[in-house]
Amino acid sequence: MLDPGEPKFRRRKAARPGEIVEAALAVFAERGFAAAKLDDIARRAGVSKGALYLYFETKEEIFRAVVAQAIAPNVQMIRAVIAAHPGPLSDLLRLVAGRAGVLMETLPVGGVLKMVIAEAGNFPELARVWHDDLVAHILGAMTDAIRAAQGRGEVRPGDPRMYALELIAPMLVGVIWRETFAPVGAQPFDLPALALQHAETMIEGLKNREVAA
Amino acid sequence: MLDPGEPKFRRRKAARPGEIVEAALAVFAERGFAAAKLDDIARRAGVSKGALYLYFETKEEIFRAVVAQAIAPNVQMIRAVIAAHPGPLSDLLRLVAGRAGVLMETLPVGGVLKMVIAEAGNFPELARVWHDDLVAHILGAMTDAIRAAQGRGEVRPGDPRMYALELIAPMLVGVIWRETFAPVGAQPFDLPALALQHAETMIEGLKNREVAA
DNA sequence: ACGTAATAACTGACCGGTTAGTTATTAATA
DNA sequence: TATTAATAACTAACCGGTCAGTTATTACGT
Repeated sequence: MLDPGEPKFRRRKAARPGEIVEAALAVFAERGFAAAKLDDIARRAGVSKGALYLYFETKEEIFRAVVAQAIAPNVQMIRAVIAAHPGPLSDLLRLVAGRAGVLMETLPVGGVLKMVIAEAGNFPELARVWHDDLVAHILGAMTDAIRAAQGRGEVRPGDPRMYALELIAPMLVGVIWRETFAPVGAQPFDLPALALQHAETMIEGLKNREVAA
Repeated sequence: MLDPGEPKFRRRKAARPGEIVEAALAVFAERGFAAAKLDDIARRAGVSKGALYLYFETKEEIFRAVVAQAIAPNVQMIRAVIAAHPGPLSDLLRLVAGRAGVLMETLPVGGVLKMVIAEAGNFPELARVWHDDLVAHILGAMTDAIRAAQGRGEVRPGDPRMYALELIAPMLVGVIWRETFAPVGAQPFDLPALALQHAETMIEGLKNREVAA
């Protein structure tokens, strides 16, 4: 069973934090903060529980690191959206839908979103960071784009912030669905396809059909 | 401090279970299952912790009762939708949007939805019940209505189940938003107004504009 | 009506299992 | 060999669940 020539552990100071955060994401997403056991996180990361405390002060700090890491790469994407071209809104929506569809497949947004929703009551300042640094940016950028399109007469009247929510909501529900209901037998949704179909629905739904004054 | 004429408790066997479930909903929704303390639930319900065990076997059973109770009244509404009139889809959507908007304001769907999402990993059979008895009904009824409308040529081609998700997603995100981000300072959404605006958006977005063959 | 015995709703101190966090020790590497 | 990453045994607090005792309420006898 054990190869005596093989050391029973390796010293890999640099790699540990990332591995721990990755393992913690999986366990927190599956169990929630309170029900997640440090022993489970440690085992999954391939270390002992004590080793966690070489890199993090508390369980809560590990949790914060998980959420923070999940925000970081996404901020890039938002910048791209904000710096978006001033072309017609329909082009922008199709572009964003294409990007978002694959991003949702790739990144672990579902698990992290689930965590943030679940623990907002216990870690309100964490929900605040997630909102201020990520959600509000996305929603704000969308709102601005829609308002601009309304100014150009492309989009009919209506609350642009609500329109923005209508735009992104199916993607959010889609990833939540994947985490929550698909594992218990519910038919899953093809997220990229959903993103594209919804983009077309919204393009038609937002179109201003009044004759220009 | 204490009025000696006032008894320190009253015997109210019939009222207790409902009060306990109501208190438990509040605590579970705020803290999640694992982090919720029975002492807190008991205090909020105005009883001692021991009294909880006169009416429920375990913490988990209280949790199940909370979720079950939240499903029951809603099933009625879905029946109404399923038995829906065969008129044009736009009428149905406006009707449902009106109902849904006020229901979301009234019922504690946000808290329960949050709980189900958060604890799906720990109580998968509970997520299954929630899905099978509630979510699948709503989505299925919507899907049927849309497919029928496509058959009549009212709605353009596209996956009807995805269209159904596009329809209900903003409401779900709206209630989650209220539970998660509004408490930390995010600007809330007017859910009835959102429902109505989204209904109009989708009516336009789904409309079949091809000339009939 | 009144007193009192019987019932059962309810309390709150307690117990034990679980788990976050600590530390004495071991072993990999430079 | 010195350094320190990593382990594993340990501690202590917390909390779900229990139960012996208390008190509100009811039933019954006079």
